[in-house]
Amino acid sequence: MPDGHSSSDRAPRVRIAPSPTGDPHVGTAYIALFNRAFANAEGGKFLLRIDDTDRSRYQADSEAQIFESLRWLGLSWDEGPDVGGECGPYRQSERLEIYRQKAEQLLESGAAYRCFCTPERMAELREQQKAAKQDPGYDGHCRDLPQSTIDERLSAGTTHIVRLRVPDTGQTIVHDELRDPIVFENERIDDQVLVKSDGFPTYHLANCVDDCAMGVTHVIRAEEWITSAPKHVLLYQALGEPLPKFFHVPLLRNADKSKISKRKNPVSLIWYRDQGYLPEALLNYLATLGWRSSDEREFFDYDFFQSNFRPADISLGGPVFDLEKLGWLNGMHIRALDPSDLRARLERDGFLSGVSEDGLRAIFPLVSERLHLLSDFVQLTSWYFGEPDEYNAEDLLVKKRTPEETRETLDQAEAAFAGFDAYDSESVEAFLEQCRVEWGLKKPHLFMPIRFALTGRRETPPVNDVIAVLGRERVVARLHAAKNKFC
RNA sequence: GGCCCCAUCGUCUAGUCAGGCCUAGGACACUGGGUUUUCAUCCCAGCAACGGGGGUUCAAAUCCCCCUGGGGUCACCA
Repeated sequence: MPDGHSSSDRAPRVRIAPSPTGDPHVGTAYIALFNRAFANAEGGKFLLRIDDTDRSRYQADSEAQIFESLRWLGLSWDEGPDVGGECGPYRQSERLEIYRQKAEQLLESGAAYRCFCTPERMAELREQQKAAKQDPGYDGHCRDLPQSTIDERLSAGTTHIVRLRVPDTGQTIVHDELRDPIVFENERIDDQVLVKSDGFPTYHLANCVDDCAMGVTHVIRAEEWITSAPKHVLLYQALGEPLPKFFHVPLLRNADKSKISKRKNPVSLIWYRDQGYLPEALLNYLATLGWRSSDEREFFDYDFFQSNFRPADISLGGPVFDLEKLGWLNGMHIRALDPSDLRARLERDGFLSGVSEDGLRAIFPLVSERLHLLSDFVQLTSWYFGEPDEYNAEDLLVKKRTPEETRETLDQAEAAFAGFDAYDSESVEAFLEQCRVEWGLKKPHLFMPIRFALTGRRETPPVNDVIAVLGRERVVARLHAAKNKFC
């Protein structure tokens, strides 16, 4: 319960706090996965809080996309803007009054102070510090303004911000569950802005206040937050709140090891869905980036992950995101689906427009093991739902066979299948073999021309299956058309 | 650059906490082979790593130190 005394021996409460500033990010899913699995395994709660305190980067449709993407992945939340919960509201822009009160409290206790420095002065300061090769940071200009000056400026309505008063001596230690204690010298910690001049809180204030108010017990977040963690520790202390347990998870990386980015890697969850990645495959892959079960298996479902995952087991090397391996896992998961399930996925993700039920049932077995992405389905089955690919007479030629011989074979095949009526895989296979022996042909010399005639391509399911699924009418017509390529 | 984090095959990792069982295991990718009418699936085999240097120890991938390398962060963005 969010009573201000949450401790880790009670049911954990964890959260993710994405910003609605663009496409839903794969890194958000990565962190969400760890948080949700941990909370659910421990009988705790997983909360979703929208961190929309930056008005300039706010994108109206982003929030809905975050919801949709996370739901697509199955990473649902127990409390959040759209599902409610006892600690709402869960959108930070709707909690301004709370932050205002907390800021006031910090001001009164002296843990924070009002700063009237203009952006111009700050820019100038930065220039000077840069020129003097000093560390950039606030110089404390407004740290100890006399009360009379403050009152004067306030009554004049001078715009200002609120900063955290960081002690200039001593150290702040961040206890991260995955690492040794991290020691920061207070003199190197900047007086962090807590309230911006537009009255909105910064991430630092809003997050600490909310995590306290929402009873968050474990903060599992990206490693990029380590440097600001001491500021958060100081804030918790100033607020008089107990510290959560911190787990800073390594960042996903591009192939060059830099932090994963849009320019070097697909990062939008929408992209993964549109490409035909299965949610369980993406989740499975993300889970293997930094975690391994004791039996080292790499192919598993969410339930397995949830019941075996321990946050403390997360490894610390920054994992390179490898689409190649994700693709392998995706194929594995596709092959693990039963036909009706696979059909449902294809349908849901829009890869099945105008395809009949019967047609699907027939073609499924032939392509399921050839799919790496759901989107492959369209190309893999175009010869079945449509016409063969365009091809030339030369394409029908198997090495060392002349056009005359090939035409003869196609002609024989056309006649044979016109008079054949058992269009099932086994019967066709037997019939083909019978013809082959009768006509004295090597397998490739018979199968390849037929394959090409029926599909217009070299790589297809077994020819007998293609024939069976196409049926007499289409088989005969396509063999006929192929034969005529030589006229 | 300051501060902070990290460091096993090309990539994801097991092994590190409790040093010997590690001539370092698995997976992806790659290469070769098998099955086979093509492709795919599947099976078998191969390639390939403890970043470097000092310690401690009978013994170090494992513990300590230095170096190097990589990453993050230094906003009135999150």
